[in-house]
Amino acid sequence: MQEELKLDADAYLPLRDVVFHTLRDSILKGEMEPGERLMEIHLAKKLGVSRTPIREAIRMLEQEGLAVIVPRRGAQVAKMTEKDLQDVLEIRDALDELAAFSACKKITPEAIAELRETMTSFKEAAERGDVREVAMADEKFHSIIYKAADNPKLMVIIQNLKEQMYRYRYEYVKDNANYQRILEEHEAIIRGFEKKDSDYVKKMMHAHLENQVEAVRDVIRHQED
Amino acid sequence: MQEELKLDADAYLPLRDVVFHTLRDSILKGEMEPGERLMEIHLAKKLGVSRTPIREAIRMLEQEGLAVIVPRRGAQVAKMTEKDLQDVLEIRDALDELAAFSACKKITPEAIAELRETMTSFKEAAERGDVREVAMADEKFHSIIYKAADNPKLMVIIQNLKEQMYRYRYEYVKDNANYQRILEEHEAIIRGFEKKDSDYVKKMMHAHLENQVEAVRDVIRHQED
DNA sequence: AAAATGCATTTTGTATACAAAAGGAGAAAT
DNA sequence: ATTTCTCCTTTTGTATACAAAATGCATTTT
Repeated sequence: MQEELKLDADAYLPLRDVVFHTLRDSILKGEMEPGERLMEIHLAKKLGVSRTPIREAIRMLEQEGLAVIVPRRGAQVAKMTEKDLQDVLEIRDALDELAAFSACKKITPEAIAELRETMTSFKEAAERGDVREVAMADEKFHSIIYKAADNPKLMVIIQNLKEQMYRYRYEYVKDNANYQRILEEHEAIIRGFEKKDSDYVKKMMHAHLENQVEAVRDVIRHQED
Repeated sequence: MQEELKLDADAYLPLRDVVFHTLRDSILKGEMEPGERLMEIHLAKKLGVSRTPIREAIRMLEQEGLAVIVPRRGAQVAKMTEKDLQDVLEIRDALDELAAFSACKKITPEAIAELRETMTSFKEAAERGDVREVAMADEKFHSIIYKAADNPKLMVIIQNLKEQMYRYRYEYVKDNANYQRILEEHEAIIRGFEKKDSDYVKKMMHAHLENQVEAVRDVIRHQED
């Protein structure tokens, strides 16, 4: 009558998803350059699968904005101009404000405590100079807010927008000159949540992103194609 | 030395795109019900193509949020709960505000004139009782604003969000009780553009969507699955 | 030398084949 | 009567084959 099955069932992922994640990571990490061609047979050989899952993964990448497909000519890693980046950031700004606003109304004391914890992680990682860890803590901070906003579709869209500028944003977090400021901004946002002052939170969130905007803009201006 | 070629070149579309548009239209028009299965061989036979383009089109539909894929079990037309709809509308609201705000700064007198023209079309179609035409005029009105905002990525996202609630929105436009109000709201928005009062435009845009929200919510509440 | 042409190669688009998993109907067991 | 099991059918996942288009390069033409 027992069921010891079910344990690690669902260890299955279609190859298209494996390929999709692999390529996505490569692109986001910058291992594949913007403009680089995504050739099916080449990728198929490299990843040891047939063209079918590659093709499907590329379609998925296209819809995420990470690849651009020209019929009969194949796909390439999406390039981003400064204007593109600006457009994305404008949208992120609007949606981050929405997320902050919604979160402010719905956030629980537990979630606020979690926010404080990530700030500790952030500080510690910053002192150790662990860039990867710092980035993760920052990521965590924001994802707690998005989760508190309780709007899954919003989360997906924001996630998607983040991905489109991930390469550039990474440079920002790497620069420890920004750590102190980021911490202060996070602190301010938390205070806003505690006071349930949604206008204040919106304003802080906006300022928080604004600083990234400047830094990221520098980065992209340097590596302009 | 002349080139009379080039005329209607590019009449080519990959089958996956044809299939994608076909299925998308069916879904948006409500010919395919939410929850209805998207079976590859069945669709392939019906549309007279092989499974490959069908599969790719389904991947595209998934990323648009119009289909949901469960591995090893296939795809179905996405269902929408009232909560889902509310979430989408919340996002649309934020992005419409952004669009209105950006457009207010950048819109040209020509575009404003175009807005007025669509209002005339709207009125005429409304008097004739031509629902289809009314919907198109309303569509046009908003797309002029989106275009004026000069942010292609924003346009894509909004378009996508609209698609997700198209089925429900249609019912709204069909109800001519709303025509007068829609016209007044459009009028107000135009005045805001003329005065370059972006705060006012934002507010009007918000109110404009809010009315749809109510109506659409009624619709979905009736056909709850 | 520059432009146009033709050909070979590469690459994508589409169809099809085969394997593996899921789903369902009916028989067998409790 | 309900559950379990088995087998068959349906459907998806993946690989591969073939056709058609694009690309690059050498050759020809002007």
